[in-house]
Amino acid sequence: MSPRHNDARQRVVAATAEMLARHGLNATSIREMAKRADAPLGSTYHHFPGGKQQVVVEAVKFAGAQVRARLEHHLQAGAKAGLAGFLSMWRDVLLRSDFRLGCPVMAVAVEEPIDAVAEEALAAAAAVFADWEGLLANALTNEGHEPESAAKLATLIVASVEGAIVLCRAQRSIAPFDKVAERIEWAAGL
Amino acid sequence: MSPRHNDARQRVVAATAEMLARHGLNATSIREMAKRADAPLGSTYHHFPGGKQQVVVEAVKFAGAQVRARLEHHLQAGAKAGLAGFLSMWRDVLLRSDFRLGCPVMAVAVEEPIDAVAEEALAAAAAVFADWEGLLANALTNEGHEPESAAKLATLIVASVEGAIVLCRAQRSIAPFDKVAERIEWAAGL
DNA sequence: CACTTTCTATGACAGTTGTTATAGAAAAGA
DNA sequence: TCTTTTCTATAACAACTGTCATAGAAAGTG
Repeated sequence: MSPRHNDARQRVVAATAEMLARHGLNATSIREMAKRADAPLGSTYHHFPGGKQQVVVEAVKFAGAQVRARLEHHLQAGAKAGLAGFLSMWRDVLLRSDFRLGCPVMAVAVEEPIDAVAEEALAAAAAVFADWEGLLANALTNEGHEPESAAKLATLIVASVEGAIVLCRAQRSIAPFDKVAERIEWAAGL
Repeated sequence: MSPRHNDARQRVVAATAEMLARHGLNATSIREMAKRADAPLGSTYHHFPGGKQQVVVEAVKFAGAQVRARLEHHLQAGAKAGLAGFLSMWRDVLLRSDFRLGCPVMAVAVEEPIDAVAEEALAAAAAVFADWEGLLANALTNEGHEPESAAKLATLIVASVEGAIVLCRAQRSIAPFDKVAERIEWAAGL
């Protein structure tokens, strides 16, 4: 049987996602992951034979799926509501963490290990971004946008939200996000 | 006298900026910095008594000033040309590094150290972002935009470029950047 | 020349990193 | 019950981290 439903295992994945979002890939150590998840360190390599790579990949996919679920939910009320939901989602992450939490997917995309390249983790991040873009683009197309125009707008949305997160964390203020959000919603209204 | 013009010192700062852009803050070690700069490791704490913090702060300011100089140059031909220059600048960084180099300023903004918070480095990053935004906003205002509208647009530009860099690195493709650039230039044309 | 300032080489420190091996506990199936 | 699978504790490894102290070289100044 595939691994039985194990709480500790899932807690490690979730804790890793949060560590990635806050401290980045290289500051996310297996020992800290386990500690923050209240999980036994001794069993880390039992649940994740692939080591840190595997945990990180699963954390990225986990975070991606979580965002996707909420985005899909908001999109049921239309593209405009979906965009608003996507924006307020990330806005809340910033505000609730006092601008200390960012995006775990971004974390693995901007930190290439010294010795090698984490191809698998990078591919997972790319897939997550593409997933979000696809959802948004699809909704915009259904709303009357030209398919290619919708795709470009969806990419702009994801990119500017990710960038806004960076600006807000640097500045410890929500102002950049709100400025970007207003301009984006205006652009999507066309 | 303030420190005499020292090649090795400046090379360390430049090498650090590149390491930040590629590997991130936590993977940027003093030993590697010195090695890549062909600088003596033994004198690192002589030139930078503040340790890694100081080197990182100087690297962020250095990268920020470099971008500023080029942006200012392009802006002499107007806001539209300045924007185009800013975009092609980052586009070249991505292409020339095969999508392995990002933005060193972003790196320090998204990696909070485990034990403490690098307030000084974060403040330097915030200042650099604000500097770029200010330059763009000012040029847009001179071109007829309302000041607050110009400020919002400038923030959107910086945010979406930073975000596009992330998407391109994840996807190892220039496509996200070009999509974002097209939409941004269109939005700025209004 | 001597003298002072600037710079560099070397080694050490305490701590952390990813990973593995070994041994044993807990749980599940018969 | 016995047996097998699943999980965990502990220790160790080599390599790396930021930082510091000590010693000496190099360079500039008188």
